[in-house]
Amino acid sequence: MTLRTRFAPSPTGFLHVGGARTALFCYLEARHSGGTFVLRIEDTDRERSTEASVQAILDGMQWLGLDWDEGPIYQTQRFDRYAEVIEEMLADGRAYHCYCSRERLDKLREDAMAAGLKPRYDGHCRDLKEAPEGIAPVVRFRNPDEGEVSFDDRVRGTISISNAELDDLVIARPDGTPTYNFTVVVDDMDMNISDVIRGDDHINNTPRQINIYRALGAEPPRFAHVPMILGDDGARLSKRHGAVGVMQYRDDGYLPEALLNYLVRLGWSHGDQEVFSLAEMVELFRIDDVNRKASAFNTSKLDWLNEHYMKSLPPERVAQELAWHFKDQGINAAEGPALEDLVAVQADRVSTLKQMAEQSRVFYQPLEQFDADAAKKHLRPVAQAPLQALAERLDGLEDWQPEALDGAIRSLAEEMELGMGKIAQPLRVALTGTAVSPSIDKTLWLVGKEQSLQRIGMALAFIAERIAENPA
RNA sequence: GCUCCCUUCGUCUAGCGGUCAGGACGCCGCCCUCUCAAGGCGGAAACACGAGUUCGAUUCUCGUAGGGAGCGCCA
Repeated sequence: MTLRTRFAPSPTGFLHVGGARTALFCYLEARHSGGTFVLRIEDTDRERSTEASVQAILDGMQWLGLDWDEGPIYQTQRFDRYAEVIEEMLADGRAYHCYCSRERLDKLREDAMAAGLKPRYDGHCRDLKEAPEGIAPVVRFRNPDEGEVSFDDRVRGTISISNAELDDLVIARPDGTPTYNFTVVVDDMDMNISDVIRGDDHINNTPRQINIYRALGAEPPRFAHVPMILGDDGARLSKRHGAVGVMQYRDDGYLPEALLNYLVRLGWSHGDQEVFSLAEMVELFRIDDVNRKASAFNTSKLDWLNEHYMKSLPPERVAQELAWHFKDQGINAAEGPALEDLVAVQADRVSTLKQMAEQSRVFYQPLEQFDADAAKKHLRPVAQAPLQALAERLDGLEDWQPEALDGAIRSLAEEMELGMGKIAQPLRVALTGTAVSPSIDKTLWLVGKEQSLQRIGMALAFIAERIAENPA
């Protein structure tokens, strides 16, 4: 039998990093063995499910490149099937109608807690002779009273719980809509899911789900419960940790390659290897090797991976993602150097694509003015002669490439018996308005000949004005 | 309260009875250098605690402490 996994989010928000990692694990486990990866949308809670959330989840999956083979399958479109199964169970007593009021249930729970017991439904309606009038009943699954449920979790090992701890859970509401613990079982059974990989907040649900499988005469799948992801501070991930939605990472300037790599290493490892391409993940990842403990999300390590991928991925690939940020920041990429060239220069100077776009404005838009501090420090009278000489030399330079530009500046520095810094810094301020930029030859190259000469002219004018105001 | 689960540097992790407890991020120092980075080299930094088992425990067992999850007509 071929391996089949599924990712089954409920559309009540965006795709967060925990969900993304679960999806990645499901995807890898399926791809590793040539199996099938199914996407299912668990939208039975009509109050909280939204169309926008469905789209947000799909967008996140697509951006990460986690393509699925079947689906998306919507549970709301399978209500007939659930109703059919419930009828069958009702018919032979595997399930029964319960007319208990909320009040009675609440009291039951309070009393149990007060007595130091685990709250459980007491089976009051299990064998009712006749149905009370005028009450729309819920349907409860008749859980076994005896024995225990045990399963071998692929990450947690053997987990057992006594049936005495479990109670008869509600599988359908008064209006007939089914509930989660029931629909997952029917779906995973119908879709022949062989491996259920999900968050460990479901561990406690698993035994009761196994009981439903058995009641339905189906063999339960294998389970793998992956630990949750914590925020940087070790506390549960929440809004206040900033970027928790996958698409927020796109907006913040991360490459999907980096996020995927970061996520796969959270709770899983392969010796000392830190960098994994998707292909390597598919080859090496095994859900059985995943750790049991929750791990904290560490943004600085994600940054490091992002830097790594910006430097090592083909510039054309990085440029694709960078183009989105140019658009986002209102920079017209057609007004300056090719994005691949920009990436080649800027990749090892920033942590994110967002920063790369921000710090590259100067290569695509006119230079309005010099930064006051930088100009004060570097555009001084002493810089006049070197900049003047440089302007002339560059004007005559045909080959506007880094190597030739570097040669031109170095030879000039030598001739004028000046250190590189004496020329490069004033030039840098002239070209970019600031004291920080890529190496000077690359900066000239990206700014382009025409703009470079114009900006040096601006700087010379600035210095001239300064001299005029402050004659020695 | 009850049930289930977790515990190696600050963080992510390697380890599968005998290791100077390894790697990575971050941090610190040095080198390189036209700025800022990147890069190179080096450094500080961990087995939660207590009992067992054993010639020997980070590793196996049991407790303790701490943490998490669940106990819904939410998924």
